[in-house]
Amino acid sequence: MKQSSAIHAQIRRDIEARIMSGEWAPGTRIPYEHQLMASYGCSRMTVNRALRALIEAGLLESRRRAGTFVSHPRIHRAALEIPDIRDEIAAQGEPYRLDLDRREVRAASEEDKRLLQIDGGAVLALECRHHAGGRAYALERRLINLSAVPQAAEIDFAAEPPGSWLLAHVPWTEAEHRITAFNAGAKELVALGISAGAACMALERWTWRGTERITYARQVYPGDRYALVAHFRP
Amino acid sequence: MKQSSAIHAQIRRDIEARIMSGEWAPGTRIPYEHQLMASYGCSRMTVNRALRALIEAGLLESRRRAGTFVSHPRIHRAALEIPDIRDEIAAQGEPYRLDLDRREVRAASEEDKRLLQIDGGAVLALECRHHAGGRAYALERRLINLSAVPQAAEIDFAAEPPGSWLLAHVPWTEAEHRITAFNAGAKELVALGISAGAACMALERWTWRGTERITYARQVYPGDRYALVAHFRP
DNA sequence: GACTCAATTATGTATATACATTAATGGCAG
DNA sequence: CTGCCATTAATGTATATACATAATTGAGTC
Repeated sequence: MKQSSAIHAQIRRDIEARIMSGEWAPGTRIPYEHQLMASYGCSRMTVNRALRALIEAGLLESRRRAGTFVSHPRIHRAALEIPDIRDEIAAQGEPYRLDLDRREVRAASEEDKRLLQIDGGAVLALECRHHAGGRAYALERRLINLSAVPQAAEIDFAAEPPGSWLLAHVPWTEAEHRITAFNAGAKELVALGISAGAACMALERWTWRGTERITYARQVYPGDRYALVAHFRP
Repeated sequence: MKQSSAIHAQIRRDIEARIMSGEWAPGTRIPYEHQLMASYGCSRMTVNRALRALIEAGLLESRRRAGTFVSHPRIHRAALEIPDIRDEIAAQGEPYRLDLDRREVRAASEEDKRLLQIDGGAVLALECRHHAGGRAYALERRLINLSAVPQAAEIDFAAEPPGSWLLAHVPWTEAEHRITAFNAGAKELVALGISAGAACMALERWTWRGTERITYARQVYPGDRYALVAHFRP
């Protein structure tokens, strides 16, 4: 593991280590910039750069005239990995199969308008199931905004999962995910082969380019076969 | 909404806006620092500061001699914010109440050893319920490794939620979260006042300091009242 | 004691400058 | 054409300096 030998990076690591070890607890005032400057034998700009990075990362807070303090952490931020379903199944060594149950180009319905935040225009609505080794893995319902991605109308989504195609071909700038739990209804019962009322996890995703919504997806997983895992981000 | 009028912040906002609008697509080379410097009439240090912030945020990448480029976004990582439950309820304007149902200091059981990855020693086991406005919000079961956090034995967890106390007093270096859906059993039925078999979301969290596990928590939320939200690129 | 206001002090921003580092480029030799 | 190498142009880091800004402090006043 190679780490930068820049002075500002060293100062940053040192302060981070002192906070992580508990030596500088939340609320502690850390040394003033001019003190760090003296102890590292560098300029205040260099110290300031290290501190600013830690402030942006949320580890420190500063108040003019008073000094710089270790933050009281209020939120736990974690990196959630949301893999491409096909890749995820392949990574488990299972054969992947896709069933396209429905494909429809239509004028946006009221619900489509709400989910894609559009006033009208055409949407591509898809329903498909992802299988791992012959067993239903996930149920997916997807809307694609055809005014944002007209070329999607030409794609054969029975051959390539819509999520994989979009990821590879459509640039996007922002996404929001929503994770909920709910009891399986008739649809999930049939599509996933689970018992009525079984707990399922729903992962909804909205994807933007700029202010325009590109696609909405809702993926449903059987609760007893799926877990989302997130790691703390330092 | 107050925003900084500093030059570096303005440059940053302008570049961010161009990326978000799609004007500068992933892979595009943005103007060289000396060009931005000329067009904003400021020094290169100021431009550099703005760019560095965007690089750290993952929006830009730079290569010496070649220039600075808009990043290709990586889909599979979203930032999941897991707030302190007490703060979250307070933020919704609801009064918060905590019920401590069980508190026990004991020698680690086999399950405790597995969850905390310890060979023995004492653990503090807690069970509590978080209420928002008189309504059950979440059920929490928690184990604290007393060899890592001995002072936890002295704390009155009927007054302060264990998660809040730990967050404020114990520094950690790593955490892992696991999100699952399951059908409510007798315990959830009684504790959360939901019907039998209702879908619930379970959020499990393991927290480390260095290689030592500090605590394990399992929080259960009624599926119909709770959603976890994750953003890509704030 | 309570209030006012100016001095003090630490952080916040910006600049001009310098040199280091890296890699694209183009010329030269084979 | 190919491979090597010096040039060059971009970013990366660091410095000394300057002034702005905000909040604490403390002196002076009522």
